[in-house]
Amino acid sequence: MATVTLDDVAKRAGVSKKTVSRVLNNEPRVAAPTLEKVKSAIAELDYVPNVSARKLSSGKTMAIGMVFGWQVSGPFVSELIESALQESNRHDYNLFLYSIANNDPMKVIEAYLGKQVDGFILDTLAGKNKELVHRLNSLNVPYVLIHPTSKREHPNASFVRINDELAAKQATEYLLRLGHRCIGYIGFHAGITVEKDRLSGYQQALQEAGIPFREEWAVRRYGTSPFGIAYELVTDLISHQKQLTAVFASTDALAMGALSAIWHMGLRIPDDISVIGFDDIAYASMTAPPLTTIHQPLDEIASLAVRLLIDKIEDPSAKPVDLVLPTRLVVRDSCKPFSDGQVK
Amino acid sequence: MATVTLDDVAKRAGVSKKTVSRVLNNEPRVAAPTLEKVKSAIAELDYVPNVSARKLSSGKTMAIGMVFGWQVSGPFVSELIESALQESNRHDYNLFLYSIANNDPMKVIEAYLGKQVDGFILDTLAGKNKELVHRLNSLNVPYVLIHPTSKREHPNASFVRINDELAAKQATEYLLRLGHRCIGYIGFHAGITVEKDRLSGYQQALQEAGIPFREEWAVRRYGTSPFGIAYELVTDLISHQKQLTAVFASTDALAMGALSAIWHMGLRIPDDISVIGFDDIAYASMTAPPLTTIHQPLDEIASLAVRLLIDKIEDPSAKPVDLVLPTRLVVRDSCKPFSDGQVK
DNA sequence: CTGAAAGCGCTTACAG
DNA sequence: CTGAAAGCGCTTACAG
Repeated sequence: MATVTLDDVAKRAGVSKKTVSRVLNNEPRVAAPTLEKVKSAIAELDYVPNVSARKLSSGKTMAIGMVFGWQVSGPFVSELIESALQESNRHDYNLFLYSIANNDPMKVIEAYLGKQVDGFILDTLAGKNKELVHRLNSLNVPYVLIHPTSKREHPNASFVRINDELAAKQATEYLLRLGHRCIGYIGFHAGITVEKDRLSGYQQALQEAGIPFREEWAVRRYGTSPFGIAYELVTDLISHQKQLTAVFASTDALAMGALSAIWHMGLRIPDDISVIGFDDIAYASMTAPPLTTIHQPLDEIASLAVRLLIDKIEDPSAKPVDLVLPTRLVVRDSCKPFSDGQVK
Repeated sequence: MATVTLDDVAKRAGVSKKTVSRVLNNEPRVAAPTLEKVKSAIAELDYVPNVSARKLSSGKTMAIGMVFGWQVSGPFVSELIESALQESNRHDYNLFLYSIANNDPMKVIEAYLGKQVDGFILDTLAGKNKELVHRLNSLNVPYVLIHPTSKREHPNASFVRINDELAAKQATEYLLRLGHRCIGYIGFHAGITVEKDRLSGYQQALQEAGIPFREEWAVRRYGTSPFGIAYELVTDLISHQKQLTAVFASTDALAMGALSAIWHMGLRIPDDISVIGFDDIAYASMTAPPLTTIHQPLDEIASLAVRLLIDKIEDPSAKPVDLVLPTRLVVRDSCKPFSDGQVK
């Protein structure tokens, strides 16, 4: 059980430590027979380099952090994590997860100062955390944002995102094409850009269709449980605004709450009310009925964010970019054409 | 941007490095005025210890790994991760995530040999990986299993689990109490203990109720998409076994697939068919209708597993334990009493 | 193509 | 209560 070190390998192979190090790091300029000797010594001893020693001496952390403003669980976030993890491993980087929901955001900064990680990926809410963002910028820490926030506050950061406004407009336009004219909107009221953009897309679509925007049809609330929020908002909305024949929920989680609330009221989807979501989380295809929604490429967003971050870490002169990935409408079974019978 | 080291702090405070180290590690035997001087030097310099240097010199990794046999995303797994992450941070440990779905299980062993982590938490599938388990045991690596697997293969590991057989029996008994006699079962066929236990619990409940077990009502299949599996199994089951008035799905994800399949067939839940799930994932309350299921305390399982693992790491003489946590039936809206009208 | 020395930034073990 | 020395296991920078 005694730890095998690089020194042991060097002795066994009859070479210097530096030569073993060269082999480990795939440096050129190692004679073929030497290479063989070292490789077999490594294999015989089951040698694996000490990661901490390596980090300390090289000054590289080979790790990045992913910071969430809220929980680290849930379908949306977990799809991002899965993809980011794979991409990080592909580059031999470690991925650390941080939630600043309950924790002090300074933990994140300490991870950087303590040389645990060389940069971060921030979600929308984390990107809104003034203290965190301010420290990140004053320390000149590389970071990438997934989902938009105000660019002014992130002059050196890259973005990997979708066009929420456009996508929300398309979702609404789909309902309009189905003949709906009385379309409700439910969303969060967290002051995050994503939410503003989606509401704005909804409004634009209505406007272009010549339908006046009605405040009382677009309800939003702050809260931590999308399901709970949606449930209450929709119950309230449907029971008071009887003209509504369709609802656009600004996230799939909200849409699921809407599905459930509507079910509880004894109404049928999509016969009585059409519901469209946004995000296309894995579970969107598993609801009853399966949810029509806007697909955003979460896996691609996460893997590109990782790649851009690593690029920036390895080449600090890399210029920030703003990647906008395409979304698409996914038609399933939660919407159907408006019919006169729907008017209650 | 020059890195602040312990040496800088020592100079500024006018003490030795060792004294600064003592302060950092909260060792006693530091005079109050000295303590103050060091603390203010740390604050003034914004000093954070280099994690790698600390790990290297102390020989402690202060990190654990969580190994999943399948993906790292999904509601079930992500709830475990969230809770494990919180508990790890509480102990100042880092948490690393590993999936051995596509990756070589040796990556996990290398993380240990490379002194990245001092131990692991394994899920059911990872606990079934012969190569991984063999290496873990021959290297005498501390690990904890969440969910049962054969204990013979894990003589030194602790378990944090539920009694799947008993809980599955209770789920089935609930359906029996509602008057159902023709109860189907859908599950995975992955050869994992959890799955065997749940089927067995179902069988026991039937047997005690004097109802013969019918092979054709208990369908299982191997696959990676619970939704897809459930959808096909249930569609097939319901269309061929018309006597069935209730279905027990061995996981909530399968139950969601069942809900969707039944919806697609134009049948109503629970009026035409009752469905009960297992796990009580976050989304179980968000389905339409909300799912009646067996709750298992995923957060507690994960946090206890972390605590047991850290105990074992810090005190290798700690004896393995087998913690069985209670489950409970959560009644929502996907089941209702059998009525004669259901016989088709 | 290969190596000896110094050093990364901490903690350990030993003194006093 | 405090400190000087050695060392953790690598890589870097410099030689040759």
